[in-house]
Amino acid sequence: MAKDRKIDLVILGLLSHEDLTGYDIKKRIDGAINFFWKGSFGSIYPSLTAMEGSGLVQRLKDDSCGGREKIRYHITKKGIEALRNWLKDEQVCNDLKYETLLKLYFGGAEDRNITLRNIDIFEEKVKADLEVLYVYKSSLEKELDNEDHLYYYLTVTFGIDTYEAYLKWCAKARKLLKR
Amino acid sequence: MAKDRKIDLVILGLLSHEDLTGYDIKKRIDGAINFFWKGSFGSIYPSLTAMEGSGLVQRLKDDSCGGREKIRYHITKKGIEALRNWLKDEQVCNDLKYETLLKLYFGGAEDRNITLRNIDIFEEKVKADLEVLYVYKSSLEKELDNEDHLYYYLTVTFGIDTYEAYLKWCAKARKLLKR
DNA sequence: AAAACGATATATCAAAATGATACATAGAGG
DNA sequence: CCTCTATGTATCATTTTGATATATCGTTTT
Repeated sequence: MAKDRKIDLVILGLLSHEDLTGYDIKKRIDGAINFFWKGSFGSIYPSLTAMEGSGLVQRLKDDSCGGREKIRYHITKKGIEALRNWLKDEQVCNDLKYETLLKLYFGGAEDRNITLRNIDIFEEKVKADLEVLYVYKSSLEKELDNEDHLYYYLTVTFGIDTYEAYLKWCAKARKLLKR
Repeated sequence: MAKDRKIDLVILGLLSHEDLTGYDIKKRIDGAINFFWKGSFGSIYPSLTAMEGSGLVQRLKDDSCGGREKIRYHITKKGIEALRNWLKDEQVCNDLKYETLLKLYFGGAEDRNITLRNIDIFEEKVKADLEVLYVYKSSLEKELDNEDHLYYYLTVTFGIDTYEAYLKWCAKARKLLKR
């Protein structure tokens, strides 16, 4: 199978803004990006090693003065090129796994109250996430003239719009199930 | 790491309605379920073998009269129990990977027209999927008194509601990017 | 009648991702 | 001084993907 490590593009995208260590990258992914992409150390470190080998990123000299090792990576011209080619590639794969919907779909195997409870659990999580997204939004919309902030803003409003649709659906579903 | 094969639950859910072969299971997953869960042969066959070993499913006698081998599986009492325990488990993991949003987030690395094109591609796919969902919906709402159909209907309306929210967002995003 | 083709059916493999764990240092608070 | 949390790199078993191999069946084309 051909090379298809999606995590590479996440890392290249992050490195296109600033030099980062593997640990930094993990923190970035666990932040705002976490709403639409995940990544673990188990994929980040091997990806960095592989991309160094193929010349997409380069290891910077250890600038830490203490004893703790710290490997900062810098994106190369070739890395920028790979990132831009991916952006231009018209094939996209949006891979969604909603365990909530899976449980809903097979809800008939249990009592209806279990399904109602699962909808409650989903709703709670959505509401909590929405609070975070609202904070991101009001922070970002202050500086939409910044190109990057505009893109971040759009991903946030995508989240808000879909999460608000989730909440409306929850209310409708509950009503139908309680009839 | 503890046992955590999510594909097991998909298979158990499907087998709780009817006896199926691995190939049948793949077809079911590629149908309506595909909107919220995916599964490949490479996970289905090993899962069936493992679940037979742990007594969650059992292999039925080969009822095919010809020479082609065909292995039908039946869910056991233990399997039903596992399915119901999963439904009652309050921990859910909705794992969403939107490559579209990833490209949007890193859009600054390329021309703005690339981002606009990527939004168009996303919108086309969403519209096509919505057509399918509308057909499912009108077919299912004729018999909502059937318990199972009610659950299927709810997963379909979830899809419709979120996909319609996607479309509204596309329009807004385009407007903002073209300003 | 033969050939070609697509659907049916099981199975395996390399590559990728997850989630956990291991190990070690730095800094802050009690 | 000790404990706890954050920082930092790395690896491992397990799971999943997507591709490929192999073979039969039924239908359509030549």
